[in-house]
Amino acid sequence: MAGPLGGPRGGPRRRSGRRFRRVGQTDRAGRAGRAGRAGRPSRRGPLACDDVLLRMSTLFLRTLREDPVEAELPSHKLLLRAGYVRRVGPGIYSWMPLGMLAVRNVERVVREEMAAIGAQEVQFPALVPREVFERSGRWEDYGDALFRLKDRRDADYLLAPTHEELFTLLVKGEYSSYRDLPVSLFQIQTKYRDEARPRAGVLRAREFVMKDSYSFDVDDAGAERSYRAHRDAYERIFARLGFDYRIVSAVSGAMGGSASEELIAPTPSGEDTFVQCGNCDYAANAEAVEIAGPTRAGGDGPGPATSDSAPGPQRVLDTPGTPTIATLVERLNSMDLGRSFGAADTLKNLVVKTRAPGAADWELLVIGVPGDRDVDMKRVAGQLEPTEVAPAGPDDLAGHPGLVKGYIGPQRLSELGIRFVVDPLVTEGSAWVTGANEADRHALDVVRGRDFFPDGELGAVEVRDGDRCARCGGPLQIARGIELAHVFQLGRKYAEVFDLTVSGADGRPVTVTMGSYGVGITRAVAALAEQTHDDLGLRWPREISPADVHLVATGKGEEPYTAGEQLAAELLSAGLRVLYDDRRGSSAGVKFGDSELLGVPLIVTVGRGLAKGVVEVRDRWSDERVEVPLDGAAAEIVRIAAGQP
RNA sequence: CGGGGAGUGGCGCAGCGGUAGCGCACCUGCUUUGGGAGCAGGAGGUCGGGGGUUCGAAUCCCCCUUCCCCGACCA
Repeated sequence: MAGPLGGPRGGPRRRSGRRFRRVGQTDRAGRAGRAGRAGRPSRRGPLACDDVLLRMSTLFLRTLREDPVEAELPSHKLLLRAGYVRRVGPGIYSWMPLGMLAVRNVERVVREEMAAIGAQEVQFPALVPREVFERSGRWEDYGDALFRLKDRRDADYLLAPTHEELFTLLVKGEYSSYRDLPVSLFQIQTKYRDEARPRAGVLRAREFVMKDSYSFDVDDAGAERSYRAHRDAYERIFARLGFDYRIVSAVSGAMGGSASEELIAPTPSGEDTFVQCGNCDYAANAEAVEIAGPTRAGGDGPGPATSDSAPGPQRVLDTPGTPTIATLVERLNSMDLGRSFGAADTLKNLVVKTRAPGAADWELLVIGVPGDRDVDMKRVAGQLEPTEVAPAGPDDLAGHPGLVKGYIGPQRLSELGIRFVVDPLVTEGSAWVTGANEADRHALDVVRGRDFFPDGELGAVEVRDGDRCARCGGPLQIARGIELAHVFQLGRKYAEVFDLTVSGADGRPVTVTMGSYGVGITRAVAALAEQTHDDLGLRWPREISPADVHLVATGKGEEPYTAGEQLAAELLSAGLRVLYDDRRGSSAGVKFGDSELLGVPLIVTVGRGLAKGVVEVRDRWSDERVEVPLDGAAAEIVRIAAGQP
């Protein structure tokens, strides 16, 4: 497969014997092996169609002039129009040849970087017997998002949404000594999730390709090294693919575990909300964000409703018909109390119920937040994990006459034996208007630390643009993005469930600690399209592009085609991947339009310039065009291509 | 699951009681060849499904179903 430019096949040097491979050594050998002779990434992968000339005349491709109605996002429209994907059903897509090349390129980069940290590839079935998931509890826990099916004997199966169980079982079956560890395994496979609402084409599909890896270590220090190695590898992967990405703190969600970060591609159309500090480098998923307490009193900025003067004694007011913050504020302002009130002056108390793992019963929990704020249930759930949280319904409140919906206050909660926490925005000493725990009455000047004493603080408030960074106090900015990858320390959850232990140095069993690291492969293609497209079409960085050069032959007679044919051959033998538009029946306009749509980073036109003995070379990124003599064009094009991202 | 919208050739759409049409794409021929060509000819549709009303239904009524968008949800 190696071409003139490729040199030896990229990838890590093979070493004999597992014991020499160490996760965590991001060895230079692996990285160096990746580079081709010209200092460019090697394009010689076993899966890339590097050595064949892609001819538009025979390529299985039909571009669309109009946007399909099903598509909303630019990436979705363009991938359809450019003939990269076709929709088969909701959240189910076929990949056509050009799309496949892009997918394979992402996979190749991922494989190279995984190999570079010593991770080894495996393959698992997508079809998994129920028992496997029953043991981890996920047959139930995964809910409706799990595709379930039956075989002819009526036995239950599922289409795996991810493979923690199988990775764990596989290692358990093979390894039994601490000497075997660490080890990192990965797969690149199709996964299935019955999303409630698939959308945005391939970005959020029900069947998609994902690279998933798991690390297995004897101790936390090892787990930390494995985590670091994967995190570093991911940075290299997304940098090579040409992404603009951020690393943000995350909650590990249903997987459990501790350290957790996401790699996010910022884009306005992304469906993940994250937060970044305008001052320091703090960034977090909106659900995992930490917000500093308020730095000043009063006002409508982030801060409590404390008035500047010391609050007076608590007073109970008749406030009939004010079960909501809006109605309460209106009523207060019409009561001639000598001051005006805003939503931020009220304390809103939300009742939820929680259930500790293994517990049979739900327990009530009241969360107090400033009245102008909403509670972010995901954020709450993330902090309470693994305890479950759910909104309390009327049935849950039934046995508690002290909790009057719309008029709940924290004053008597401890007497009632109900747990109460506040958001840190409700500071010690701050005064609030809040429910009086009887219908149609509220209490004024209710002071934390005097009139009520929360059992603790819990960051519960929905983050808002301008909230203060918990690290440096700088202003937080909210942005949208697409989740590209997630790295987290799984800990011992699956190892315990499946009893994955190895003998320690002292001969006693040690439970293995795991890390989990995912990359959305097919999603990455769409996410990159979303980030890099322009008005004319797709625009790929070289690593992911189906070709290095899009060669267009156009003009009268045979000359452009014979010259094009020869140039294509030269470029190919110079090690470039060439998409050659040799269609005779298509007009120049069609060919140019397609060349812009398809997104290959370099467009070379063999046409009217032939009269002067030149071809036009156009950079799809900068739109810069230069004429180069046909004689020696291949070498010049190689040179230009090498300078591209 | 809640709200909104839509199912008519491959794609985008019109038609809204009287024998199914347009643009793009496709096929044949001639012309054309640096910005989505021209002329001529052609192929392709159980109008999402079922039931009803009617002399007659893509069109009106009922039921079902699918898809798209927003929200809820989502390693």
